[in-house]
Amino acid sequence: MENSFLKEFKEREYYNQCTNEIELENIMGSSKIKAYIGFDCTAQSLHVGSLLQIMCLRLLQKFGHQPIVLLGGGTTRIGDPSGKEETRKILSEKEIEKNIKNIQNVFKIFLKTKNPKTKPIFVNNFKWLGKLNYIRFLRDIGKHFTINKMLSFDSVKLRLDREQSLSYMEFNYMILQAYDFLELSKTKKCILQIGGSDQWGNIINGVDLIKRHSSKSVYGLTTPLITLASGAKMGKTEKGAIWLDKKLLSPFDYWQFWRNTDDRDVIKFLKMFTDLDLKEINKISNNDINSLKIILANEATKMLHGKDAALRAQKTAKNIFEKGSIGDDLQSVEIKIKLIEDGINIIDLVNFTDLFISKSDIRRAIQNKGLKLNNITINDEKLIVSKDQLDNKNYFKLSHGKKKHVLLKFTN
RNA sequence: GGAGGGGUACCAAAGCGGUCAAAUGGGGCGGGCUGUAAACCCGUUGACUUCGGUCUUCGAAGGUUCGAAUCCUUCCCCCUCCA
Repeated sequence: MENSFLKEFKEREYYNQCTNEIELENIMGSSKIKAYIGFDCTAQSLHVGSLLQIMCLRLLQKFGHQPIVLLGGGTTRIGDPSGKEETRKILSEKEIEKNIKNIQNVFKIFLKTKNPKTKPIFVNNFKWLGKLNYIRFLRDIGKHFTINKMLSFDSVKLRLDREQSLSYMEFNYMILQAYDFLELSKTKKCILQIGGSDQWGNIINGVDLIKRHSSKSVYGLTTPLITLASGAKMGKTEKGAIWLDKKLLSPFDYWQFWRNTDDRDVIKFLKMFTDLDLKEINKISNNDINSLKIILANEATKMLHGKDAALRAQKTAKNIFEKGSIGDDLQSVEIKIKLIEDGINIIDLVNFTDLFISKSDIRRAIQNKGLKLNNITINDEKLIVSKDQLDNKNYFKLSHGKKKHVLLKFTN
């Protein structure tokens, strides 16, 4: 059986729904198409929650199709109500522009940019949405939408059912997204929109609009909402977002994120978030679970931060967890040696790091036996740390719990 | 526009003059057990502290009181029903 985009899309568990699978399969089998995914620019960068979408774009490239990355400079000014219980805060135009630049860089890492036939096309919908003429828009586009139908969409219904307000502005979001698709179908010959399952409503609106407006057939394809075995949503760890940006999350922490995957999710994630061949994954699927997690962490980190960073992270992890020592990938903080010459209170010392948010927080950790200095649990919050406790390498290792470590390096 | 209900910590939700830094649940963090997993058990969850306390917090601003999250006034926001 011949491999195809959709086939692999399904095998990697990216598939949720498609507006017309058979037709789409035929078209994608016989020609190279352009497909788009829209990304919200509310945050300063993307996090793991968008990774599945990015993987979809990579898969398109793998089969010779061309991805269009739509950065929602216009729609971010409105805010998508899908899956949101509350109105989002509205960002300033400057912030949005800054976010767009940053986010674009993420794609430049994940996607291949050399081949002119498959390199990503970046578009910003503010370019056309910003110019819309209200009256003309209502006549050309608005007439294709009925309120009756719009009210039936989950994104709207959910808000209404929950007795939460939905502004007229947000209510229009789906029309704008439909319009985006229409615009891309006209100007770029884009025939497919991919998105998360929460985008289904918005996507079929676009498909419908294009059918009515230009009598053309285009397609929609959605990915499932990844729920972790624990029931939590992917990427929304309470520890903070798992950013796809080394300025916001170090390669080591990114590696750790994957290394700490729930047992039950490992195989799924190998399929979803690595480039490993499916046969290969099958073959190793009965291997020791922890070695699989390491493979997952390495592969995922490699893709974003490069092979060296992945190996460095692995080595550091090994040092910390298996040997209790340190690794060069650990976050470090430089401190003037003068500060500890006369001895310094442990709390003040720890306060130089961002391991804790407040001194109370540090005190609490000490009470709970959660703070270690060079692997020794601190029991006394009045402990004075001094220079002669330094080893010959001039650093301390501070640990909060088992997983968070920081090096304090002393300099002149 | 009219009538009613409501805004409490990360979230949900009690409290309705002092004993309230605020019950309870969830989440977070830490400890134990383990495999850097899950489940489970325990602790902790405003800030500062010379560990005696001190300061800030219950939509916002004023007021009553020895004392307010709790009572009064004004304002802002949300919801329901009616128009």
